[in-house]
Amino acid sequence: MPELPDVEGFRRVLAEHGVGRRIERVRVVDPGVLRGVGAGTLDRALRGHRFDEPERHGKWLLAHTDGPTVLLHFGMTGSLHWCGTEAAPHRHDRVIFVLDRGELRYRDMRKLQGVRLAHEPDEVAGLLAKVGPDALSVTRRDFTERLRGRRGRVKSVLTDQSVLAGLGNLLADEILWQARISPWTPVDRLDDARRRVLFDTMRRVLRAAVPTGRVPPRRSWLTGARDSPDAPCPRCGTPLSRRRLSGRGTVWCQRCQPG
DNA sequence: TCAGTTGTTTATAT
DNA sequence: AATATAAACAACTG
Repeated sequence: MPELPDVEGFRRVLAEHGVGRRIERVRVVDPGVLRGVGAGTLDRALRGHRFDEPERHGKWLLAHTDGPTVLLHFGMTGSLHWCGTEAAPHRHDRVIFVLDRGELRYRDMRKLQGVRLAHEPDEVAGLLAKVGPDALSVTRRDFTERLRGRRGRVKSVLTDQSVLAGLGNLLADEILWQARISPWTPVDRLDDARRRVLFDTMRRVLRAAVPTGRVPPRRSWLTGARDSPDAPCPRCGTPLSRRRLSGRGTVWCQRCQPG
C-alpha cells in the first residue's frame, strides 16, 4: 500500500501517539526487517529517549527522538499501528516500540524494506542523499526543472524516487489519467502547458488522498475501476488498457490519454 | 501450479 | 552517461 499518502497517515499515528512518549524498550520480533543495525544496538540506542515531532520525506518516515532517529520504510505491505500493551500480537508485527503509554508496532507482511537507525543528523542526510524533493512540497519551478533534460516515459520519471519522492505505481497512473497524459509519453515531449497540468494534477490528487491516509478507491477515479479486469474508463466508458511499463502493471484510457 | 502484487536495488543490455 | 528490462527480495492471494 504505502505511497506518499499512506506514509503521511503513519506519520500522523506517530505524531499523535509517539511524540513526548518515552521509549521503554524495543522488541525486535523479526530481525529480518532490520537494515544496518542489530536488535541489541537498536534497543540500547533508543531506550529512555522520547519521540519528537516526526517528518515524512517521500515514502520515508523519520521518527526523531531526543537522541537518534529511526528511519522507517514500508515497502509494499508495511504499516504502523498504535495499540495498548495488552493488544493481541499480529502475525506480521516485526518491531515493537514499547512506550510509557501503549506500543507502536511496525507491521509488514513481505519484508521488502525495513527499519534503519541514524545516530546523527548527518547519517539521516546520508541515507536520503539520493532521494529527490518531496512530491507534496516541491515547487512547480523545481518540478519542471527536474523533468526537463530527462528522457524516458513520463510514468517512469514520476515514480523515480531520485527525481521526485513519494509517487508509486497507483498514484502515477491516477495522476496521469486525471491529467489526460499517456503514461507512455516521452517526458521530453511534454510542453510547458502539459507540465503545468501535470504538476497541478499531482497536487490535487495528493491533497485529496493525504487526509484519507491512502490512495482512495473512488468511483470517479481510476483507482475505483482498475481492480476490476474489464472495467471501463470512469470518465468516458472506453475499456481501460493494461500493459506493463518498467515492470509495473499500468492502467490507462486510450481515448482520454492518447499517445 | 502459476501469475500477480501500491517498492527498491542490482545486474545486464541497449 | 542515461534508460530499459528482468530478476531478486518475501509472503500471500486468486
